[in-house]
Amino acid sequence: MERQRGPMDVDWDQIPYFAGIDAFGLSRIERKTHVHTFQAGAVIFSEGAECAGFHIVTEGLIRIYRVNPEGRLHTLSLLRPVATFNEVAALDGASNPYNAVAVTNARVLVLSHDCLIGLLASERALLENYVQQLAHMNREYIERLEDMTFRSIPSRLAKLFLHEAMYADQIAETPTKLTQEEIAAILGTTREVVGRALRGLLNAGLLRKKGREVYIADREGLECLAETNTMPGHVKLPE
Amino acid sequence: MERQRGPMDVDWDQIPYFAGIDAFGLSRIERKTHVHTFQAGAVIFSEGAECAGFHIVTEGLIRIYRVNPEGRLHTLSLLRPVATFNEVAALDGASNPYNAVAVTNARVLVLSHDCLIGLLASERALLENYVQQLAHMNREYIERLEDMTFRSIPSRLAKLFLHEAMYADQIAETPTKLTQEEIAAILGTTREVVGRALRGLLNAGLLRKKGREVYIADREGLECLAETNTMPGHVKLPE
DNA sequence: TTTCAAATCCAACAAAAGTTCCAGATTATG
DNA sequence: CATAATCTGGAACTTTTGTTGGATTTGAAA
Repeated sequence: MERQRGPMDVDWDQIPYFAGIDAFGLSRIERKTHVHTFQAGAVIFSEGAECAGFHIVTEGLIRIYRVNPEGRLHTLSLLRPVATFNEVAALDGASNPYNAVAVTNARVLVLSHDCLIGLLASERALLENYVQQLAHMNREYIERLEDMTFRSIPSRLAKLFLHEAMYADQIAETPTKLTQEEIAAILGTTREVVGRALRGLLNAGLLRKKGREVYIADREGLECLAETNTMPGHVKLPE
Repeated sequence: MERQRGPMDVDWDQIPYFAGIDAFGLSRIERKTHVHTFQAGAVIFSEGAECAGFHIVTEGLIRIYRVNPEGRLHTLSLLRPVATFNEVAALDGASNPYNAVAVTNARVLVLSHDCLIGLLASERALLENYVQQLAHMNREYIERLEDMTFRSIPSRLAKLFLHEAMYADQIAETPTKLTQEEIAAILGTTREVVGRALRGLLNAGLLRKKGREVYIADREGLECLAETNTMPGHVKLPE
């Protein structure tokens, strides 16, 4: 982890937290950020550790995850530029709610808790954006909570392939490009189970394989599965 | 649902959203609220329906829940005075993220989305509290998400009995007073399964029954189960 | 008290998910 | 190109959870 050239290359307008802030305000914010770079595999911060501040991905791929007592992994997000993370700890200054690692070589901008508080005090628009964004995150978590409590794994898998709202926000990868292991971590299960579910969707005709690529063969069927949690009655047979 | 006498009897200081607001500010807020009363069983608002505004329970017990496609129920919260709900929709003005019903006869104060936005614009402290509270809710949802993805039902049950942080915030009832059906809705499972898990904890010696009451017999054991998701090795036999 | 609805207990079974294991296939990488 | 590492496919099995149904118990109302 090392300092680099100034973060002048960030498109601040793309980040909802900074919408509607004038050039002067943005430059004030910019001056408070620090650029950190990480090698592939490096830990950015850890769950429970002292607040690591507000992070903005400007390069590379970041995994946000938690680990359960048995060591199984739950990937909450896979983030690419431009996305933000650790917004909650940055705000309340308490410990980080999850782990973050660089999947590829990566660069992030970091704004410390103290700096953020200072900026929120002087930049009204930032505070207003923040509250809206937190509300939005809240909705996504409620949605995900329901998925985890109620949906079967084939259903969650279908939802991931449809890349619906929630996943599009949090998972910056198309499922085809993910390994079964990675999909398992996102869905909160194990590789084998994902393999089974995948086979299920394939020979139910909802997905199809062209060589190595998996693509959607029956979007409606997938949507049905994602919504109702049951296989659609009209299972299409391979012709 | 009908109007009643003024909501003068609310202790605003107990509500974190209104901390640090002066008497004048509070009276401005108070004047914008409307009192609604509901009979036991009445629907307060529904998931997906147009934003019902910011709610404060001042009397009775409120259930916050969602329903899955198969009709199973998930109770997100059971709230007693003084607690708030629907903070997210009240803020962003979009549809309610869950259902709310009065379990007993109940009274709530309601602040519409528009009023809230107006107040946030003029009451700096309210905006600052709001952002902190949303951050706090976010943490709770992350925690719950992990519980649902990783923890077994006996483990979740143990956690509920310990009435740990999260549940204490959201579930304003001691588990002893809840029916198995209600516990099932909180844990995201079915009555039968709760019954089985309860029996399991009983004859593992973690809980004990005195007539109808269930109480904690081995707090450490429960904590172990809640944290590690596995039964403690030193299972105590009934003497 | 009687009576009825709700809540509980329990067993047996079905389905889903997790686990273990191994054999191929694919891809990195020297 | 060879070889190792990773990824995939799939069978067999265990455990957990969900489902069904019937027998009791309980508590509130008549």
